[in-house]
Amino acid sequence: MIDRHIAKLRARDELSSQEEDAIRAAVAEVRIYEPDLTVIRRAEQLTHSTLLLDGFMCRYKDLSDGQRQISELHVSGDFVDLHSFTLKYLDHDIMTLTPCRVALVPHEKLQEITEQHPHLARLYWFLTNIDAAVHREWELSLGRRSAVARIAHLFCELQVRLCIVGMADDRGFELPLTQAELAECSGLTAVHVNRSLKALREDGLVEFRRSRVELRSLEKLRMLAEFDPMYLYVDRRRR
Amino acid sequence: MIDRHIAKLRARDELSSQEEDAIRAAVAEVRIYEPDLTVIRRAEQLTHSTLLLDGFMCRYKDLSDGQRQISELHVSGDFVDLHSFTLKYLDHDIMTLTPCRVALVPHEKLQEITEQHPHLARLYWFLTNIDAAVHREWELSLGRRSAVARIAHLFCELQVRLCIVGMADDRGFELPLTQAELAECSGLTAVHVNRSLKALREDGLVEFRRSRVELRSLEKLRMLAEFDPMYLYVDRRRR
DNA sequence: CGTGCCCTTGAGTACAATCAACGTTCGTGG
DNA sequence: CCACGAACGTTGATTGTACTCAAGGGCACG
Repeated sequence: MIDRHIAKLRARDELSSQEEDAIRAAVAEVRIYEPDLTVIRRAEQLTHSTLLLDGFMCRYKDLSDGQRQISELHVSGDFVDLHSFTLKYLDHDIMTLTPCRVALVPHEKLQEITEQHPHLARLYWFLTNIDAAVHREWELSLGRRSAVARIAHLFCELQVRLCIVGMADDRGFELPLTQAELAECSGLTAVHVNRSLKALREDGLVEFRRSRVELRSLEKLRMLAEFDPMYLYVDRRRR
Repeated sequence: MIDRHIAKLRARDELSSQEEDAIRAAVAEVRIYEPDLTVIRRAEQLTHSTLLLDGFMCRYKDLSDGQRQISELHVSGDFVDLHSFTLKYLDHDIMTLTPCRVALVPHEKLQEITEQHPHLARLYWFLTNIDAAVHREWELSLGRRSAVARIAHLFCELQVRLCIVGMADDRGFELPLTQAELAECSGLTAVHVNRSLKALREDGLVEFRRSRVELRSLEKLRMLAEFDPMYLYVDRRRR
């Protein structure tokens, strides 16, 4: 059930079977959510963290005029609010983008895990630090990359992250988002995302149609985006 | 010596004297750095974390054409690379913006602290999560706020963070950065930062001259920026 | 088979970038 | 003490990327 989460961890470090058991034992409940549902609200007191099993979710903030900025996309296997374990409440909202299946992990269980498995504690701390690394890369995109490069970079990132959980390969992956949602990720308008996708398509780099990203030339796409996956820390080493 | 760091922690949680002692005992060495010096390089293996005692530093990434994006500013009392404890190497560079005095804390000491002081371990985990919260707020600025609002928001953030360590009040604070460096924070060009500062000055909100931010109307500035300090988690509660 | 959501395209606009020149400040050395 | 130079700041003119507004098309679902 939480195999994709285990795969995400094992892509970064070794995990003993005891540690794996401890994680599996921490799941209290499984829930199904509708698409377009704000599951966690800013400033709300939280007593558990949410592990995304299936579907796509995101973190976002918005301004008073309704403009929205998505700060990270979540895929299967991601803890969408592991940081709530230490923060107790979040500075942002979290919503589903598609129908989702999630597992709830009470903070008490996380507390037990971190006390009884110090290595696992560091590993989870490490996971929240990867989130921060993703935020930094997005800051670079939002601040300095062109519209086309922002979208290219986003596709490159998702390709690597989805590969880890067996949901992408070199040819492409499912991505059930609208162009408006891509715009909210990339700090653009939906219209401009549409034009940028057209440019990427016409240059033979990537096609985005019917909820699927078709990679025509992953190498050229990475070059255009100046994508270097090192910020995702996909290397097995002792953490 | 590390009083500002202690103040930063105490603004978020209670700290026992044993915990304080453990932190003080962790400092191995104090160093002085020149301004404009890249102290930590991307991908470099790290064995200690750097605590900023005095001065201003920043995290940044740049693109091949030389464009740079600063992803966070660091002030006195900040651990500039606490995340290197779990990451082992960073995805970004860290440089000084002014002359700086720093304390080095070996990762072994951090390991001891986290093993012997579980509460302190969570508190340091929490600190890295605040960094991520700052990154998210900057993503919102970079993606959705206007040029003027980005700069206004940056000043508001720094005012709160510097207040915590006693280096700002309601009237202003020292900020020894160039307009070009503000541009690298806000995803703008130096020329446009200059024009935006002029607009802020002429509207009577804030003046930035000779390394100092003079707050003419903090309330209006916060309104313009839609600044809400909650993302900085300045509330004392059990972490 | 209509209705609504999403995608696409065009025309006009605006905000920020670029290019360029000039002003100011400050440190340094004659 | 003043002259010079470099770095930083300021302003104007022009360009360009992305936004806005608007209309039409495709597709899925009831």
